Amino acid sequence: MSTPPAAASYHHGNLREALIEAAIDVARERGPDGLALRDLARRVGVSHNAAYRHFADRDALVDEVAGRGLAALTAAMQARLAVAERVVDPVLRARRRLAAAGHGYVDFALAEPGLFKVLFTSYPTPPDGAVGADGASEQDPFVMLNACLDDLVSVGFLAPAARVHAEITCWSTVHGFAVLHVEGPMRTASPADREAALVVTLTAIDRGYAASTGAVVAPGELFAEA
Amino acid sequence: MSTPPAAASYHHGNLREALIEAAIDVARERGPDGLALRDLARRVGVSHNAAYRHFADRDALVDEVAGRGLAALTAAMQARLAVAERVVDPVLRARRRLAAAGHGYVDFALAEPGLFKVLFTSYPTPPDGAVGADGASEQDPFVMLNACLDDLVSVGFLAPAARVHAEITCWSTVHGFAVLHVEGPMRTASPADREAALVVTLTAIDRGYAASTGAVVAPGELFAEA
DNA sequence: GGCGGCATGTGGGCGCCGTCAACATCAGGA
DNA sequence: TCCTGATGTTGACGGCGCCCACATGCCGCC
Repeated sequence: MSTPPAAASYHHGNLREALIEAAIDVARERGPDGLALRDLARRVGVSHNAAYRHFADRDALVDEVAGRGLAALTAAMQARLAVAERVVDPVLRARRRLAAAGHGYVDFALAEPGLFKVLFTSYPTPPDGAVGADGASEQDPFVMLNACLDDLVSVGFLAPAARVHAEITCWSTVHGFAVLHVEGPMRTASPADREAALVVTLTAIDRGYAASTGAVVAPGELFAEA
Repeated sequence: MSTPPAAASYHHGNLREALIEAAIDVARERGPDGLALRDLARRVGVSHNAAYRHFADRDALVDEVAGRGLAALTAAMQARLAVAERVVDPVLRARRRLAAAGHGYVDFALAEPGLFKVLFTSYPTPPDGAVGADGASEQDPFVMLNACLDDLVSVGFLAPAARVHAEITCWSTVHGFAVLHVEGPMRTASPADREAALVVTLTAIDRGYAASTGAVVAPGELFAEA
């Protein structure tokens, strides 16, 4: 349905992409450890070793899947962010955006545990320059997080002194939550418990930042309906 | 030096323990993916398959290593906790204890990344009853965390309402920090940066909890020297 | 229009791995 | 004394990643 030109001749015609798509399917249901070049070749109907014409080794294929996963993660975060964007009050909007970013992150991890795991077996291009300058694309979750935090500072909710390393604290919290619930000891928690715990966690971050400037927060406003 | 009775006869005499010790060595330097039954058997000087007399399969061996790793993690946390115990002021002591637990957790993850990874490929006995009752041993990190948080409530630093799901928030933050720095995108950070970010992170948790009761905190007191 | 080069796919092989089955060895109790 | 059960060995099967030599066929170039 989506393999445009190729038939079943000697040359596949679109092997690289076909392998990646098969790899994504497998990764979604089996996680990174289920990815095997030979198995993928079999699925695509090509002989083992054919994949080596398009990927240096297994890791290269996994990296490619991780890249697609990163794009999906970014999309999930942006979907949540878009909703928060509709809030009129600038301060509440900035707070909601940070919470939305975290919420989208965890949503993705729970909805696509396989891809999420692949993503962190080889996370692309470790962020080094802190706030990703022109080099890093705006599509990077880490860049999005930094933008949310900077926003929080500019609306006066987060003290500049508390901004230091805040991206690490936030990312750690949300990532830890995701990992513990996806593959860790909390993986058996009920969805309701998970959601409740996530709300508490995101609220705790918000409240901690409010304390940095003495901003007043009303209970529940961070997660009031749209 | 530590193989007590056995010589080099047909029966090893202490194979199970020897395999576990070898597995721990390998896990420390290669992580969970480096653990192979055949390789361990070779190291111990025994034939492949001999391990199957003592472990149902590879996972059973990994579980055993995870158990030892858990004990080591607990020890690292208790070492840090012991220092905090010396503080006289009950409120500050309780706050220091929570920070110490987190600090010990991250210390262990960074000092023993291999064991830490093994630990979370098969974390023993997912905590279900929240605050581990009589069944769970006091040696469990999760139980220790809950004890610290309960303590924080009883000294009036943490509001009872904010106690709900606090163990998940704390664990998430500290675990996420560890994972991101051990095998994640922050793995290239310098030790100094890591330590600074960890202090910021643990301080943020402390400050957030202070806000729950309106407790006053002096800057720096959480990490003042002993 | 024919031809040669180069990207692409094939088949075989090597050494790992986990696991199963059959056999060998040995210690200790009936 | 002998036999039984725990422990260790040998051999095999299929799957894996990766390296090799070889086959195929599309492309442009003369």
